[in-house]
Amino acid sequence: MTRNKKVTSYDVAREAGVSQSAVSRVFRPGLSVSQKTRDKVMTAANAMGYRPNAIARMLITKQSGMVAVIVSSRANVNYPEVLSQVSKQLAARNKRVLLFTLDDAEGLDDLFEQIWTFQVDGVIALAAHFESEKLAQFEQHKIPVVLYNRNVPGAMANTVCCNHEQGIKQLILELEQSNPKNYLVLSGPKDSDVANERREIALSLLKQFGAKDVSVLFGDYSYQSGRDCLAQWLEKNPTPDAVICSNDTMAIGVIDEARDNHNIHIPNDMSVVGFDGITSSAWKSYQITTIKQPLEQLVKAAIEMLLEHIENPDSPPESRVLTGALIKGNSVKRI
Amino acid sequence: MTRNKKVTSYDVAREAGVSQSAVSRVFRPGLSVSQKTRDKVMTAANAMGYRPNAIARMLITKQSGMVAVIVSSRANVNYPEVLSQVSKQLAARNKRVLLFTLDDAEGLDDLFEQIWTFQVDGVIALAAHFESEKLAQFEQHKIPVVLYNRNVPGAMANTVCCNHEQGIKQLILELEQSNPKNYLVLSGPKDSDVANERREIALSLLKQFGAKDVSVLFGDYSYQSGRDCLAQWLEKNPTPDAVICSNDTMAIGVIDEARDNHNIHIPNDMSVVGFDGITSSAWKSYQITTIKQPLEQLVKAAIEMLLEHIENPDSPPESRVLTGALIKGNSVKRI
DNA sequence: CGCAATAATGACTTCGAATGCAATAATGAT
DNA sequence: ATCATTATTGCATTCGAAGTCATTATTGCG
Repeated sequence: MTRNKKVTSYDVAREAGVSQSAVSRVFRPGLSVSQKTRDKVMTAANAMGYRPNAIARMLITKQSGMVAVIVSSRANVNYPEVLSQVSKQLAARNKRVLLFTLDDAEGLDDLFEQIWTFQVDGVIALAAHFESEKLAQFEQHKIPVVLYNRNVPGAMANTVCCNHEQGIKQLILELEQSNPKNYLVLSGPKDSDVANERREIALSLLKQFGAKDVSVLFGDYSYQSGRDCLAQWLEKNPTPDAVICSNDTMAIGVIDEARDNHNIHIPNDMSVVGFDGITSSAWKSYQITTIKQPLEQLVKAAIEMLLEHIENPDSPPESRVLTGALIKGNSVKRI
Repeated sequence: MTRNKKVTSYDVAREAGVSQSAVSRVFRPGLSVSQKTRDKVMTAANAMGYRPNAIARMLITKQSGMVAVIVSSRANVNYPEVLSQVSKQLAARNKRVLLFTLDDAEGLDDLFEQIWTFQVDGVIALAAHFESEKLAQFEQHKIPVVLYNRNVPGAMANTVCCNHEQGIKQLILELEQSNPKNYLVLSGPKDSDVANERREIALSLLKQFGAKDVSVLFGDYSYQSGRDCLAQWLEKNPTPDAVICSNDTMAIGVIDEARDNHNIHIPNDMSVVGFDGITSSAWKSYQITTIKQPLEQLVKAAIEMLLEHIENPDSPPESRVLTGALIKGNSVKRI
């Protein structure tokens, strides 16, 4: 019978005729308890519907068993999947996710307050932008952090990231096969670190490849911005041979706009590549050539790294870069 | 200067020359503290980098300030958006989200254990299937629950749900305009409550409308299952006049399959409707006629309801049904 | 200026489990 | 059977903030 009032270890102890310490020991793994006591306690506990109070445990052990996951609202379409993976993999390690959503830099101080007060064991930040000053705060509070999909070169931070350079290079190699005369680079927003990185890498690689006619436009990662940017570009310019989009969603927008309003045929009139490998990039109507991020491995790496630093707070910062897979779709002109 | 070791209210009290109680009062809103004391405490607290320990607070106040959000892995594409909304709106009410992902019925007992031990203030379940026996457990533990997008007729449960009946009726009205000779209903998986509800409503309404030739196929809510179901159907049957899909994702699959492998023209040869109003349903290549779920309002309702029941545990169960908006796309034949 | 009413303060207890330590029981060796 | 080990057990304390209550400082008002 489950009682109405909360059952504590003292209640169970009384019922089982043992001390509160005994009850506590039964519910902690690996402690010395005789089989007899264990049975008495378990019987009483089950009868009374007792569950140890995690809050009290956290207070005394100074381990909350919670990991703060910060999701920027700018997070890309993959993040739900990432989030679900994170939650699952942490659950397997007996930790839970305390979720925080970050809208803008405004809420940052407030968010940090929350994180300190909740004494989380660690933090995973999904594509959020932190000044290194913020990172230093984590250091001070001795809370391990892993930045997901953000490379902070030279910074003392744990990062897990998809290899943008290698991915974009593969995409450009695909595009180069048909010798495009000119390139349009459709970047994500200027205040996104990932967007900036992808754009700069693309520009620098294009230069290496000897591409001369390269233009840049800025979208905001959304479908509509893909459409708008292309429309705006075509007002004053001819159809570009190749469009490099900083994510798949914009690539989809570009393709729809091209077909819908400008009668441009993909890939013969114009090649388009994306990045991320979101589900819809593979849909028949788009079939985008893109780089698929190795989500599961990225998450796995992030979590391993975090746990390592939780268990061993002095281990040095680490960066892991994983390689994405080139998905050959049907959005790039073949020769 | 932020000290390395954790700063407690006692440390601040000593530094500020006041009692620990005083420090506590300063950090609780609306308590009687003189300006002088407040200043002394705040100065010391800031200098030492003190933040109240939320864990200790939870223990004494018996309010964790956390709401468990259970996301079924079967959750539809909207859920990231929902989750983000939930997190934001709860944050505004000074509560945080403890995230749990539910893979299958297997993990359910374990999940419940977690929920009891963490003493959450309430639970929001996104599209998860709970037996009423499970719901009773929440009752026993006195933890308020709100079921999102799940209608449990007759059950003593708080539910927030989109009006499926009204939405599907509107969709059928759209379809009826071109007098389809036959209908194909593409249902979601049999073990999904929402899928079953949508299918049964569609069938019952079609009967009311006098439709005679109605067939049912079962998919799993995925793009690929939309494609597969249509392909399989067309092996032995002629092109249906109208396809009612239980969600937008399958509708997209159906459209792609029709165009790609069967040279069926949408909407002239075949009308397709979806449900949910996911982002991609509005993309130019699909432009599905669908019902857009009022996400923000649904979430708002769910949270209001939950908070009401947290504050007033004896308020009776409530069900709110919100109406979705008909999106007239371009996937239904006009006369 | 005096007294009542109110505001501010600190000492002490509480929440519920975990743990160091000392006491006791069980086991083994001789 | 005796003593040394080792395994169990319970007592008392701890974690850090919040709240109760009695005490002291302030304020208002006649």
